[in-house]
Amino acid sequence: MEKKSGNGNLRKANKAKNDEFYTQLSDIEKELGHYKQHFKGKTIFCNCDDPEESNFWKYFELNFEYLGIKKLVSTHFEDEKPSYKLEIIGDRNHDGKINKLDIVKTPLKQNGDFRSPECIEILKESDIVITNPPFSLFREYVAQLMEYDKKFITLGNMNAITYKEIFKLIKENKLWSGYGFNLSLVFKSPYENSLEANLKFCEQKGYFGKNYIKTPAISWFTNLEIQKRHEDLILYKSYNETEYPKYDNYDGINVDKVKEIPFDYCGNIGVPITFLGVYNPEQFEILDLSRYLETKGMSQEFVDAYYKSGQTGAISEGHPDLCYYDKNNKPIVPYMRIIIKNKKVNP
DNA sequence: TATTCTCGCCCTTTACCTAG
DNA sequence: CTAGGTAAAGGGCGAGAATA
Repeated sequence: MEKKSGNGNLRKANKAKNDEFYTQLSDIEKELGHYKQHFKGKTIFCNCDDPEESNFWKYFELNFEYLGIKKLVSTHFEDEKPSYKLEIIGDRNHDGKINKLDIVKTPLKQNGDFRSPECIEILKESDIVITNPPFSLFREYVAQLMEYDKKFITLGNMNAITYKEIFKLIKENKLWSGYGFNLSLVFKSPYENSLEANLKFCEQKGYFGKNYIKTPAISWFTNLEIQKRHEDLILYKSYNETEYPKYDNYDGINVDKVKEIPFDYCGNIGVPITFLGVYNPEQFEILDLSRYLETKGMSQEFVDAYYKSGQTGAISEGHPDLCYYDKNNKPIVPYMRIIIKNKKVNP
């Protein structure tokens, strides 16, 4: 079977250092509908935007009065020339409604990069920053939000969870998953989609044409209070040694599916990273990510058994990844795990 | 009514890339 | 060349539809 990666679309985007992906209005509505109470009287800044094209801008323009927004600002990015900003402050022409006529366009001296001093000045004046940033700059983007202590709602790749800096923020409860987590979203983009199955998916969603690209593993991230973050994950399985093997090189048990976290285990538990989508800090504590964990390292015995079983991963004695023997005694090196503890179980 | 099928959504992890 | 990092494809599953 053809096993060639279909990552062509993103690779192209990555090479061109130009991740222009326009989020669909329906996807924005689905997420932002959960944050209504946060917008009243606030200055909203979309700092990675093409306001002519952006549905973030459109969403807030359309809902300006309904949400009771104080001010809407958006900056546009140009590669190498001065750009501009758009603002809506209120019913400028006093015609009783907020619409295009109330938009004020002002030239910028710089190119509208979210890191430019000019944009940082606007950032300082803003309350909530909302956009779909270039994923290749996700780290920098979030770092800047933290530096200026801003509230935000942003899109990112689910795997950003595993970036060292981002994981640290998650652990410290300074950033969490929004409602939409691990989604496959269709974006409009300047890049041509050359993948047949991908195009088909877009068409099924009602987006026709080569400039629509389905991108999997997309998540919303925020530091605004949302109800979801306070809802307990309902647990229905009780702990037993067969189904939840202990790691061979670390004091903790392995869980392959988030829903199957045992409700009665008080020690350390390794879960897939999709756990973040249901994380409630009142229910669980996040301790670590397996990538950054100091395990005892794999034993020679485990490594031998692993290769004897026909597996071909690159491991050797002392390898730091988690490992265990499953119920059939097969040596397993699981994918990345978040190490958690159930706060509601007493030792 | 029982069984199979389909389709979409959710969840997991593997293949590729690059820096050292 | 290797190890670590990262991006998105693939697998699984369940609800509802279709079929026996």
